[in-house]
Amino acid sequence: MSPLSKQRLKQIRDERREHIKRAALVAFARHGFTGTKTSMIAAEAGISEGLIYRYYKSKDELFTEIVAELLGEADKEFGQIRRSPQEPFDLIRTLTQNMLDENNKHAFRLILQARKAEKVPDSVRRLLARYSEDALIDRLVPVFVRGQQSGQFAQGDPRQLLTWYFTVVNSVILQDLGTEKYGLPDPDMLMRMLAGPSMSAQRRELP
Amino acid sequence: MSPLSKQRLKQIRDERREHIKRAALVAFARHGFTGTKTSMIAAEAGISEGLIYRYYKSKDELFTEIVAELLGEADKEFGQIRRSPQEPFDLIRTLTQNMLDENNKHAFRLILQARKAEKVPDSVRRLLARYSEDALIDRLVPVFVRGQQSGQFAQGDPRQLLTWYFTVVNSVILQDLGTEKYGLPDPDMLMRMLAGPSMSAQRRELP
Amino acid sequence: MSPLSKQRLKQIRDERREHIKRAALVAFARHGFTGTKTSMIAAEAGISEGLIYRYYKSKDELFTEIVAELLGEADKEFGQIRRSPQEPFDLIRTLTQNMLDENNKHAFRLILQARKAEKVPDSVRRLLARYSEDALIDRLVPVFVRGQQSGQFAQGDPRQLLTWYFTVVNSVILQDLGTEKYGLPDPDMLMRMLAGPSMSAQRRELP
Amino acid sequence: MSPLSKQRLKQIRDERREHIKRAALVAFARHGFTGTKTSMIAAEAGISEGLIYRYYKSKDELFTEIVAELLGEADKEFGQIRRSPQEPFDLIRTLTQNMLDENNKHAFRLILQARKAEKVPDSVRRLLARYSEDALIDRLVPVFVRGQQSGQFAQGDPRQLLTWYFTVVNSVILQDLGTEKYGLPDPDMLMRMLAGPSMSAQRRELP
DNA sequence: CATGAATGAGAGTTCATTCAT
DNA sequence: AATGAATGAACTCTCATTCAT
Repeated sequence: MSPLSKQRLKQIRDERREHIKRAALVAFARHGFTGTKTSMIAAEAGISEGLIYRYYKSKDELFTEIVAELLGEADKEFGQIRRSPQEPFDLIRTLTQNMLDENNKHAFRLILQARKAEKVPDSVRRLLARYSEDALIDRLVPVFVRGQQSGQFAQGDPRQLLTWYFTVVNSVILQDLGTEKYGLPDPDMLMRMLAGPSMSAQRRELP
Repeated sequence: MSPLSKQRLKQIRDERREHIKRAALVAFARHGFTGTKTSMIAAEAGISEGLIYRYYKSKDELFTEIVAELLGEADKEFGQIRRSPQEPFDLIRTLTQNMLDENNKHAFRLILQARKAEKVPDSVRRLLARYSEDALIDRLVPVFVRGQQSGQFAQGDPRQLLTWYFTVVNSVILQDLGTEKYGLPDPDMLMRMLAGPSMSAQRRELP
Repeated sequence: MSPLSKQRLKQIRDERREHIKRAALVAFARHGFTGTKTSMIAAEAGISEGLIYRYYKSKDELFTEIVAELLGEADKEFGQIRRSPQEPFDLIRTLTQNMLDENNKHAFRLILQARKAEKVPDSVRRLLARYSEDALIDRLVPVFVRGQQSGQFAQGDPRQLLTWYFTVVNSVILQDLGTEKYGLPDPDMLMRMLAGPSMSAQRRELP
Repeated sequence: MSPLSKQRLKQIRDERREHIKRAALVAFARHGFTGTKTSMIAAEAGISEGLIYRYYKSKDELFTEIVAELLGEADKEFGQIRRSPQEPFDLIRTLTQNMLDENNKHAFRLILQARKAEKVPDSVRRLLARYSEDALIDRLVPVFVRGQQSGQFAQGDPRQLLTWYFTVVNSVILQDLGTEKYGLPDPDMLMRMLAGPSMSAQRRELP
């Protein structure tokens, strides 16, 4: 009866689901959770509004799934970076660059939007609590301390410096107003907030 | 005749108007324009929803008046700072501190929200265009160049550095992600992004 | 204690009540029942909105009282006209003129507005049913028949002709758009709808 | 792909739109613009309130479209009548009859309501200004003068007579006070207001 | 008694979600 | 499975009526 195998059907379904998720990701990153209307997602995906509901029970579920996935990826990727043999300063610089990178911006923006928004599904709130910003910091502290010892980073409470630094980076991503003319701030400029005496050379010149 | 004198009545009216404006300011700063429901403003002010409309014709008008007032104040205050006899570095530091100050945070947040939001009243859009971010930068460039000459600021395109710097500061205010534990980033840390060689001493120690 | 006698107080109260009623009459005649906001009545009377409710329980009651009074007056006045020794044609002409007269227009308009409106208090609906248009017609039929016999009025079913005629006159009053340039239609022109052969002379010339 | 063809879907949409427009026409004609609540239109059309807004952006737009359409039709129809080879008297009689016709009554009522109402959308106000009552009169004056020369119409200022006459006709339509028993006044009766000496024969008998 | 501030029910409108096709 | 029409709850705003002063 069915001209397509069960398996093939499932594959099509999965692809469609993925397609919708991708479209929603773009929309949510751009307009936030409440700012994104289901009509926008449908338009972005090139499908009808109703169809979304064959793949996701609700806008909430769709958003939750996206957030969960992004958090998972970020976690994995961060693990890789941390294990790389780079110098502490370069490691954080790479991380910063990654976050500001055009390709990942959508993802980071979406997560940060979610963190900040008032009206997100409870399920999302729980996820964010689990993968809190603090977890990232925790894992960077040892690296940072090593950097301080070698003079790459400025002195001071490592946890505080890192927290502040990522507050700034996150804010910049979320903001994304980056003026048309100059774009987003340069990672090197941002890193100057953390740089210690042995980085002075670098510090002398800016773009 | 009148149970309350005309004058006293007007005073009560003015107070009430101010009270509503203040409540709205808080709500708008927290949730943005569309995110703020009139019911929230009413709740914040401890009054009925309908009453708002005896003092303001519409949510739009209320928002517009607040934005206009804040822009006016910011403009005036900035004028004062600029005329002060401080060193360039200190001047921008003071400005930064002002912006991050607990008392002004609401105000700046609200303005920045408005700048970024997709759906703000046209009247507000016009106001913001008039007091653009660029205007602030324009007026700071001469100061900044003087600072560069005396080695207080890093070398580089002054307009670009300032634009990036305020992008960062604005973003931080707007996000208000400041962690409970450490609060908003320290102005001194932020200033390190701009600091030049003669500021090295200051740079060695951070909180 | 009271410097004014009970009686004087009552008189003031009555005057005030009358004053409000008069203001309301003007407003209702101009804008209809639903179209008249209590604020308009207050403004017209030069008093506060709240004060209306010291004299009338509700907008409904105020409207009802006005309608009742006007219907009573109209009835009385009509009785007088009918008893006058005029010729049938002149009698109806006088009646028409009275209705279109600048001084009475408000009153007639208000009544007709009420008759036509969808959303009038039930009490008013009952009053209007009692003093129906038919009652006026009933009492004019004998006069009209006399006029037909003497050739002053056109032949035809007297009740039908009169009903139609007053439909027209009422409509004109209610309308009141009367073009700025020419004002309301001339009673003589309207009377031509009823005029019979013996009125031909009159008919030849119009304004 | 699509369960219904694009074309069929468009047809359904158009029918629904027409259906809503028709329901709104009836409601607006009966209660005027402000007097008509969207809930009434929905009830009249047998649909939910929200659905109206999938077909029309606002109550204003819906009303404007109806007015524009009716004015267009009236204009076209009037053009036809005027070009017909009828005698002047018959021409105006036909016009009158058309206006009072049961089928067109809704349309004329709606237009006249709009003309008179205080609070109509600006777009409607502009439309009405363009198709003003005066324009109709202007085009009838030459016909009327011919009728006067042949004795079909009474003597007098043609513009004034026509203006008054249509004030009356319009008022009658607008009021719709037509008693249940006798209905709206007969066009022949109304025409007697204009009739000249050569029409005496006709005038002798009325219904 | 008189004021005008305050309330709350209902209006027009938007949008996530359901449903007939 | 896919569409887009349809619903209804929630939002902004208006206004008759009440209430503190």
